[in-house]
Amino acid sequence: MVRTRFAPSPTGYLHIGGVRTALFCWLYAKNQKGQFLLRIEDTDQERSTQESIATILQGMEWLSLKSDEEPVYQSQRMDLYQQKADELIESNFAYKCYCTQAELDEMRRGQVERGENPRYDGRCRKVKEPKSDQFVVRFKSPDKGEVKISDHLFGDVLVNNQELDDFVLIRSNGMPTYHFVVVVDDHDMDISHVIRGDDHLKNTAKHIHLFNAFGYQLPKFIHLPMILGSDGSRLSKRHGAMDILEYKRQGFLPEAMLNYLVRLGWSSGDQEIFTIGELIEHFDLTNLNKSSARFDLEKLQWVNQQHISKLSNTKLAELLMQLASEHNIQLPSIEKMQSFSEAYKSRVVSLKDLLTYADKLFSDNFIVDAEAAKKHLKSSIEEPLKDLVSLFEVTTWESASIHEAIDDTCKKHNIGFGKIGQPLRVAVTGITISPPIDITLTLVEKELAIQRLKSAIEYIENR
RNA sequence: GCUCCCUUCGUCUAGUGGUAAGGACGCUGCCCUCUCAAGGCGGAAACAGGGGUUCAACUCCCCUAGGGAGCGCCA
Repeated sequence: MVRTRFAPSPTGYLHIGGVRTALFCWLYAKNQKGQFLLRIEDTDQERSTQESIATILQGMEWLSLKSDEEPVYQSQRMDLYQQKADELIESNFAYKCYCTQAELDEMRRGQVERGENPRYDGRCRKVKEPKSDQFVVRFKSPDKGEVKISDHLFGDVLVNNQELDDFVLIRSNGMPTYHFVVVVDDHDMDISHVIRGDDHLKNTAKHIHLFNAFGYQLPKFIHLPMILGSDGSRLSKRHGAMDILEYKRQGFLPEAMLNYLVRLGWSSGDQEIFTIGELIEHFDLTNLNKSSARFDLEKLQWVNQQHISKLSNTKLAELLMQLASEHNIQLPSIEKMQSFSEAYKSRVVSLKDLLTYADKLFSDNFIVDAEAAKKHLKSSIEEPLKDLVSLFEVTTWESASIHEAIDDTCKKHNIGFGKIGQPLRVAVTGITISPPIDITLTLVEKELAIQRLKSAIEYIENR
């Protein structure tokens, strides 16, 4: 049984890099009919917060990356870690170290001065009698030979044991460290495939030593290349390293986020747009790319647009109503919003854009863009608009008959459809962009449309 | 500083010794058209550099450069 896990540390929010890792873990598990688990790595008391946990959980929920078991919180498993540490001391794979911070600093300074690698020199290995009740537990790392990390993606990577030092397993405050708990928990949780960022590739050497010390079987390791900012540097706040929920606020669809992210490092032929179902069906570990990818907002926007235009009008209207209430915007009935969605969905990149158009069109304090008015509401169009008003008053409010009314007016004044289309559009929508004008008009109530036309005529008369 | 990893159009990628180096985003030309999109059909655009190996290298090896990562009582 394939069991994967996503193990974020709650020291901040969930960002794109984390989501991509979680996604690959989740997809692989689902593809293999296995299980995906969530583990909160909150062993750093200083930096872990409840808010971070909450926001990470919300992000995962928004993306529908569900854990198949209750999330594991490392802070609640202290007994296990303590017991495992004792086991290692017992078997002589770990020892207590009484060095003070000052001593360690001193040691490192000397090493750096001599051009050596900063590493703990293992001086407490020999200490047999307790020196104080302040100590850390260190792993007795092999100081000869090398470790072979067999990574599914990167292949065999050899690490010289001399580069590794006796790293800390249990801090002086009794809390275990990452390298220790990751091994204990991955084994305890029966994780078959460890899928994580390649910033952990070299760390895996330490983990392998620990697995060996415990006599545990090694899981499969799959390290994923990192996602870089758009300028190729480490992902930071400036780039895509925002809270994933920020993308929700900006009107991105969760399935679009996932679709975009999956293509960073994975491909399936020439296919770009996938449904979640297709992703689960096609995802594998053999079509992974080894090089890091840059985050590209424009491609994300395109992917989002693709997913929006594939969404049903019912679903779109629902999402719009929801987003509107979050932004405190009043919208007409959900039925109306369905027609609106149909008309506008190919014109937007995000739900937020859609909402913006809806707000402009339906807002109680409707305003006509000044520049658009100046350019399109000219006296030459006054008469045709007046005729149109009279015609509209007796026209059935459907796109075909509306179109006919406009055509008739054009014929009467011997002008092209385009001559009246834009002024009409500006008068009724306030802007120069909208779906075909006859369809747009049906979205606005007949009376309201006529009212807006009349005030446009008034504007022309007064300019 | 030491060590490890990576390197195909601007970006995401396909490619696994013999290809006119394919697709997608973006850019761009045309078509469609009442605006803006969407859509359709085109275009420009890449094998980081240098050495090898080979009849033949984007594909294999080495070096250089650039980028990323690890070297914590962070994860």
